[in-house]
Amino acid sequence: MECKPTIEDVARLAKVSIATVSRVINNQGGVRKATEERIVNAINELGYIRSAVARSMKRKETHTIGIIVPDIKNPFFPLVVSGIEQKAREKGYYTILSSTNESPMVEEEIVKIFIERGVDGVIITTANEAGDHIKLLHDQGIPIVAVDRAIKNFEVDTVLVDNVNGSYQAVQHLILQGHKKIAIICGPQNTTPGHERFLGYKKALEEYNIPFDESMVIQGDFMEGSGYHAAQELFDLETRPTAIFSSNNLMTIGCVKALIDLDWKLGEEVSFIGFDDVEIATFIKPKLSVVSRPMNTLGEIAVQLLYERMNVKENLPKRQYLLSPELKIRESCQLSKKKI
Amino acid sequence: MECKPTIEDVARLAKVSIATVSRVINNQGGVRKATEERIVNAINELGYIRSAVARSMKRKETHTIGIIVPDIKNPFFPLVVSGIEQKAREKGYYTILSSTNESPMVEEEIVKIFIERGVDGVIITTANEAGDHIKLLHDQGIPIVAVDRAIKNFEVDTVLVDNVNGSYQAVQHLILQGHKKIAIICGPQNTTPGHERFLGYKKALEEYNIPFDESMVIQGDFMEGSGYHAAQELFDLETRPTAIFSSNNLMTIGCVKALIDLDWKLGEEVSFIGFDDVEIATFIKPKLSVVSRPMNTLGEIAVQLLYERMNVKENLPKRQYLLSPELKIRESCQLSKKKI
DNA sequence: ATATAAAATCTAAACGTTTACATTTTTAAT
DNA sequence: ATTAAAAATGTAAACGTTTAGATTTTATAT
Repeated sequence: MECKPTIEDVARLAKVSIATVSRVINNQGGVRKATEERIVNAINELGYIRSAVARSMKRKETHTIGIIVPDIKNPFFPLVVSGIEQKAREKGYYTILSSTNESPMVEEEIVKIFIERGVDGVIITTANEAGDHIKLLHDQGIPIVAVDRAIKNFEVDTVLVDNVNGSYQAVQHLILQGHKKIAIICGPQNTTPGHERFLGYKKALEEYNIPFDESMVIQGDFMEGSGYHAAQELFDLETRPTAIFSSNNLMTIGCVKALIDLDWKLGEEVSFIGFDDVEIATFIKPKLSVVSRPMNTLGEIAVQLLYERMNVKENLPKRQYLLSPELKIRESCQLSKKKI
Repeated sequence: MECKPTIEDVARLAKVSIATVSRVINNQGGVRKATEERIVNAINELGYIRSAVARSMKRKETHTIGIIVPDIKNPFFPLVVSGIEQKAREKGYYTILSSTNESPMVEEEIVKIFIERGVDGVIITTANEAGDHIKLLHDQGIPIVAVDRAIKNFEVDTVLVDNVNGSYQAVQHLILQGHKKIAIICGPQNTTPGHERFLGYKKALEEYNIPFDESMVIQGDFMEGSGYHAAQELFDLETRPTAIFSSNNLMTIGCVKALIDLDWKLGEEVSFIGFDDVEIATFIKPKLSVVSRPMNTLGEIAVQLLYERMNVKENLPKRQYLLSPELKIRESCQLSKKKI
């Protein structure tokens, strides 16, 4: 309706100067009890709410964290974001979120707008790990924390999941069940997660002296469709794999859909482990075994790192967290029929 | 690093006044070609980025939309939010998101902070439909759009899904397949969606002269656990229902889990339709029939309404959208065995 | 060349805070 | 009662924009 009351209105009503009002709304102390009371009353009477904009103007900080994710529709991210949001709010920060659709160009544009808006820090899962397109942030001295995907061309705090270890564990498990022909549905090899999960796969094979077979490696793009096609391809092979490892959640979904459509019996004819838990995992029969990442924790640690970086003046060294994923054994991997 | 360049630095370098610089960064025209060029060069040279904070200060608008949802982990909301976010960005607005965990108190607190931050508008799915706790927004003249849940105690634009119609269609479908003993797992009756979906159920029964049977009504709370228990309860009944209608996605998940655990054969012994599509719907055999809501559209329309409200000075009348859900017939409802 | 209108540019005041510093009031010590 | 020290309060200048309105420059008509 009418103009919102300002600190000045409060001051006038309480018959003090704005400085004193400012002191009480910021709990800085040094105000006589009686005066404070008068001010508080004035505030209530007027329904005064201080302007964060004006405050940011003076303080040069917005208490806002920018979040950039590549695809908010991927169920992985809402969980990370939820962790971030909650932890941030605890610490008095709010978040502004944008999804880039995996486009570095959109990302660059968003970075620009975040800077305009004066975010105090950014948590990002970048669409391009080189990171040159977001150098601007770094140049402005805005703290950055990279989540789930590293940034190559300059130093930032990073919180990653141990992808190599995660897929190693999964494949190891399959090997120990007697599988020899283990297929992998890969993610893009120019992304850290895609590459590292492939590395873990190879490492497990090597360690157990299973010969590496090119035909067991299908390239996917982390999207559902590619998981579906990959399964088809594997099904059409002369010698089919007895187990499949899928490198991410969406491809897992695609793959499982294909298995159903192909009537390729999950757990019986082909064992399966997927990277990342998915909602469907416990619905289908047999229940899917998965490598599960602590997404909430991922977000929380990101906030913690960012918080320190935003509030500590001294030059902190670059920090890198590596969270361990957890192998959740359910029912989708059985002992291989061909026992040795 | 060093202090960011301001409009003043640009002006100095381009040898003009700040007013002229302001004109060019806002494309207001009325600037000589040569001057503009000089200014643009200066901007690039300095890497100047205008401060949105200072701008908001003067303009008294932040181009920020606050979003309040009760539970960001419910897969329904990320989809709505995604629709909002995208449409908002198109229109030059950014969003700040908070999840309340269904707590009106948290909601009230968030509202306060949103006001502090000067959001231009709010899109909300409230935790308490009375809405008294968010009256503050209304008092400040901040436009509000209610999504999915109405607000009772004052007038706001609203975009809802036709719940009555949605559940009516679902139950009608079951009836037409010959079912007589149709159970409903209800949501909380003090929420609009919970109540309306129950209404649709009753309406269908009445219209087809099926006697209303109290034992077929189980109260749930829209959470997974209650869906699970509801199914158990129904299973334990002397005369079990031949069909179940679940009032939301989470309860659907719980219910289906129970059916599996109870070995109560979905589609054969008991037909099923759920309100809201769920990821698992097309995975389990038989595939789940559902009432599907257009969540992306829900978000987009909300932004459209809010946008108009924010930018039109005249008093717009209260507007109310009612989106029709769509019944997606898949495989989980079969003709009732007991034909008449 | 001059007068006038139009276009470009500038000046300065806001916007609502915070904060260093100055001033006044209170308290405590004599 | 006087004075010094401490505490409370006030003054005024930022912060980086936008924007009326004033002023200067340029273009146009005579």
